Amino acid sequence: MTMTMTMEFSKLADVLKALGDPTRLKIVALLNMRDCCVCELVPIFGISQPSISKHMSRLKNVDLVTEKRRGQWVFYSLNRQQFEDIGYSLQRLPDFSSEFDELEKQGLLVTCE
Amino acid sequence: MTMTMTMEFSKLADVLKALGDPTRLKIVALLNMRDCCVCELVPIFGISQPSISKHMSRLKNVDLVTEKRRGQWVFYSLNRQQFEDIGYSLQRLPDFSSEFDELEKQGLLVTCE
DNA sequence: TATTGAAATAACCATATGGCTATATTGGAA
DNA sequence: TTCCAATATAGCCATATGGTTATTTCAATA
Repeated sequence: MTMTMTMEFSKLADVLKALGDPTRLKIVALLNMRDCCVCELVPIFGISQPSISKHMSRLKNVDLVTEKRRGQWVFYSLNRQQFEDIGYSLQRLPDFSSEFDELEKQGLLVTCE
Repeated sequence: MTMTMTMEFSKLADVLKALGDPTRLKIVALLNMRDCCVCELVPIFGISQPSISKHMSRLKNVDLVTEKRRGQWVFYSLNRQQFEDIGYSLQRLPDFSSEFDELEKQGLLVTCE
């Protein structure tokens, strides 16, 4: 029915809109390399912890990431199936490695365990 | 350099954000079937002509569509290369055909030439 | 239990977005 | 040229968004 199709387009639009932010896109690129927790992301992006939390919540709400608590940390992982489902190829993400190296030089790449 | 990577992520985010709207996503699904002009889209979506124009302008600005004037009409086509470049598969778009049929029954599928 | 540290939530603010109406602009036909 | 139809642009408004600081929640530890 028409309503059903509308729902599908509108759901897909929500997922794509969640991807349509440079910070969240870089978070996705990072998670494509390894799982991360919020406290690792804060120094990398230089924005506040609540901002990062909101971004993660947004990604989680459209099933692009999953979370797993380990002690006091919450680790986020990509839900690669959802990327498949929406037809988006993670392989076409801009290369994050040079930016990654730069962050490492500045000592901003902290690991939490 | 870091700046260059930032630009790339930010550009990709702009394209995904342009896709992240249900109306524009359905326009893309329509254009995936055949080229359309603005006056065909207005009755289909039931929003004003300037709204449709703004959506098309948004899609054009991120190179997702191209326009070609034919007489007083402006026809829009998908730029399939751009979809490839951003890693988005048009084949995963929700099926528009049942919605398409519904519109046809209601006499909303006008062609302009 | 009390404290500490990580993450989430609340409340706020400036800007972006998607709709609208009114007004250009553009091209074809009288 | 004059008029009309199709688009685009301008300007307005309500809501969404992405940041902030302050506060709460939750788990580990002293």
